[in-house]
Amino acid sequence: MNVTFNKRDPIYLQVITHLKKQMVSGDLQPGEEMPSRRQLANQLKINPNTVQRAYSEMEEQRLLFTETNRPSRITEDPAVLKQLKKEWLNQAIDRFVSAIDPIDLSLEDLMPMIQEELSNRKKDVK
Amino acid sequence: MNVTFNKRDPIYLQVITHLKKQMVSGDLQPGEEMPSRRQLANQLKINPNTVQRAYSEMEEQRLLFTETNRPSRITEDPAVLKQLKKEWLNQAIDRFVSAIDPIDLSLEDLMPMIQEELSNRKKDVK
DNA sequence: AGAAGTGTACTAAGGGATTAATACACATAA
DNA sequence: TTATGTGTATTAATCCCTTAGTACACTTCT
Repeated sequence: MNVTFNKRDPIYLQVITHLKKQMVSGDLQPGEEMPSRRQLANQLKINPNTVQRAYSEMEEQRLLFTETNRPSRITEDPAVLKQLKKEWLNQAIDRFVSAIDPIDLSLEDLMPMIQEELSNRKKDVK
Repeated sequence: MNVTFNKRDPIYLQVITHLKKQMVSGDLQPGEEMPSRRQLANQLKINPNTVQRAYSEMEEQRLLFTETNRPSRITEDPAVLKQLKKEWLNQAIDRFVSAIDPIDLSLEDLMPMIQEELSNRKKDVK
């Protein structure tokens, strides 16, 4: 778990976003055990209460579940995961469309730029 | 000037984003006179200082310029405007690519969804 | 049994950013 | 001149997030 936090947004929200992203990609699998609050806090150099804030909000959204005094785990409910992926996709598209709306370029003009950026990513990852 | 503010991000940043967007689209033309701090504040039901904060930051970025005790105006420097458009576009693409990265769909699969969302926009606007 | 590690809960304090209130100098127009 | 409207500057107040320190019950493992 590697994250670089920006100073603008609340850390607990950035943690949530990062975890959601990993759930969408499949890096985090259903039923998988999460690091404990204290572990993750230590790893990210943040306060355990901040992790607690992130985890508990994700519990409310059913993305995580916790059995008493056991580390939280990723939801095993397919419907919840499906809904998460759906929302993630919708948000990506909504924001993109809203952003390019004022630009005087057609989607066709944009395609190659997106393609290039996508291939740049893959290079960096490997 | 119609904006709905979210509660999370600072208002002055949302104002800046909105004004930049209008500059990118051409709704705001070079040399055009902006509403005064007080006028805009009144119109948006926010504090004049918040508008001042937005305007002065845009001045630092050369997007606006102000002659003493006169309403600010849109930059007339083509290079500045061009740079703005470039950054706006890059940001849109970066964010989009980052968002769809974890999704298990190809860009080709996404295209029709984007197209549909784009046409929905046009309908709502007219 | 004992120790270490869980999640959970509560309170307190601070820190930084944002918003708000006010005042001032100057330009413009009536 | 007078009044109104500019931008600008300074100060105060407010809000939310973060950090910090404890405490407690329970599970797991040694």
